[in-house]
Amino acid sequence: MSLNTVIPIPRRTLHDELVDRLRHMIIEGELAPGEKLSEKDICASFDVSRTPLREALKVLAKEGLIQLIPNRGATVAKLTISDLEEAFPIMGALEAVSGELACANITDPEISRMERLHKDMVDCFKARDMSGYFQRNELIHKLILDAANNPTLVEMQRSLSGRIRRARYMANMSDERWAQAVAEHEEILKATKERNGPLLGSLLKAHLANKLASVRAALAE
Amino acid sequence: MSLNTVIPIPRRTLHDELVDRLRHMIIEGELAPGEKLSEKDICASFDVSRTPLREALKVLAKEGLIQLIPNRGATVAKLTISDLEEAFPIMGALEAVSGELACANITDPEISRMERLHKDMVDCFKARDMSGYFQRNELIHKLILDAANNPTLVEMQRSLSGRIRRARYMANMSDERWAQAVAEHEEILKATKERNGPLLGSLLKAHLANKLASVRAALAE
DNA sequence: ATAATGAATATTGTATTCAAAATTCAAGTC
DNA sequence: GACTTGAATTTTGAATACAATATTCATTAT
Repeated sequence: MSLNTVIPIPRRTLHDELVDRLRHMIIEGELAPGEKLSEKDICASFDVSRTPLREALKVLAKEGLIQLIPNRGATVAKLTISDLEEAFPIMGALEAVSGELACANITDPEISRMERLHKDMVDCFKARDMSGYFQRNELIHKLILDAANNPTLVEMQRSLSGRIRRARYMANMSDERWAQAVAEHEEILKATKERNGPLLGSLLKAHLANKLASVRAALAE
Repeated sequence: MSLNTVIPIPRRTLHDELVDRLRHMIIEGELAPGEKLSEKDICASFDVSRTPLREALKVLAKEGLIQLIPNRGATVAKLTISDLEEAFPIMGALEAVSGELACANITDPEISRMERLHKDMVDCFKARDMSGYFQRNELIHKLILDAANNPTLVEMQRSLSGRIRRARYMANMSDERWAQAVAEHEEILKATKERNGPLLGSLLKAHLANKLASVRAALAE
């Protein structure tokens, strides 16, 4: 083993670690929306002092996952319908650029990988394996995003989707909508293979708009 | 004076104040890109302890204005050409959505205000008053953004433009480009008055793409 | 003279302490 | 009994103290 290939000993700061763990807990719903985050309690459970915790809370507040009110502490951000209505057009816009940029940069191997993922995803749909479907779905969108080759875009997309990811259980997808989503993905794959940026961009944008419409409809009941 | 209309006594926390001041100093170039930010020195000049400062630094890092390396402190983020190339397409996408949304929501008084600002801006152009021009220009874009009625969008736009605002002195606008920008703004005003969302969106996007092209050209020299 | 080593120093990361504000709660008033 | 009022408690904000890491610099060996 050469010294060049040695992996540095991973050492993280407590505040970084806290950001990751708390973010995960919020996105996975372990910390409920609206829940009060007592500094004392969190410090006790993680066995850290308030200093690194408070630094972590500032970061999470910037990501929109918690709300900080001066002298009154932190609460997990609530996710209202209007939050979703705000976020979706922005997500759509970001997806649209990522699609346009991706077409300019995507490699043949990446397209092959996308085809494989797409096939798997369709199989999951046919087998009504929702969890497997979501997994492939996310990977496809991630692949497009990465192909766009724009770290800032990745970061913004990650931050925004983190906020609204918690909504994924708010409305169950209808079978009809599911089929529609799969059909849209066929188009998305096709546009990618043709490297048609503007088309892919508008497809992704429409895809997301439809998703919002279905969430809205499901919530209206 | 009724008790309902009383404005609360403004009390800010030190870290919030520090975020604002440091952000301002970075954007205005008082803190140079790449400059090392010594905690000790900053604490001394603001006469605060390291605790609120460190909280502020975490926030500024999230905004992309500084770079934090564990155990090695903070430096003012450098602004490379590739940062601009990354940021501009995203800015364009955000402008495009804000244009679309604005058309759906903008009121007649707001349009009147936009017309006035536009007129002033053209006058500044004719008088070759660059600073006055920029000021009106920013107000027009801010007006569109506010009319979109989407706080999340405002926040993201603000954060992203903060990063690249420092570049405004990197390349001086050519007279030709300036005239072109004014012409584009005529179209933008027109589309707004017609409340043609998709058109306004694409105009704003193109406007920004042209801006990047001119910056890129100026820097190539 | 240059490079390597380790002690001295400085800087960052974390914990603790102190101060200020908000919350709780019991006593008192209507 | 419901509503104030203010003391006691809790919680948050900021400063200080301590620990760990990085940097500097003088010493030593080559």
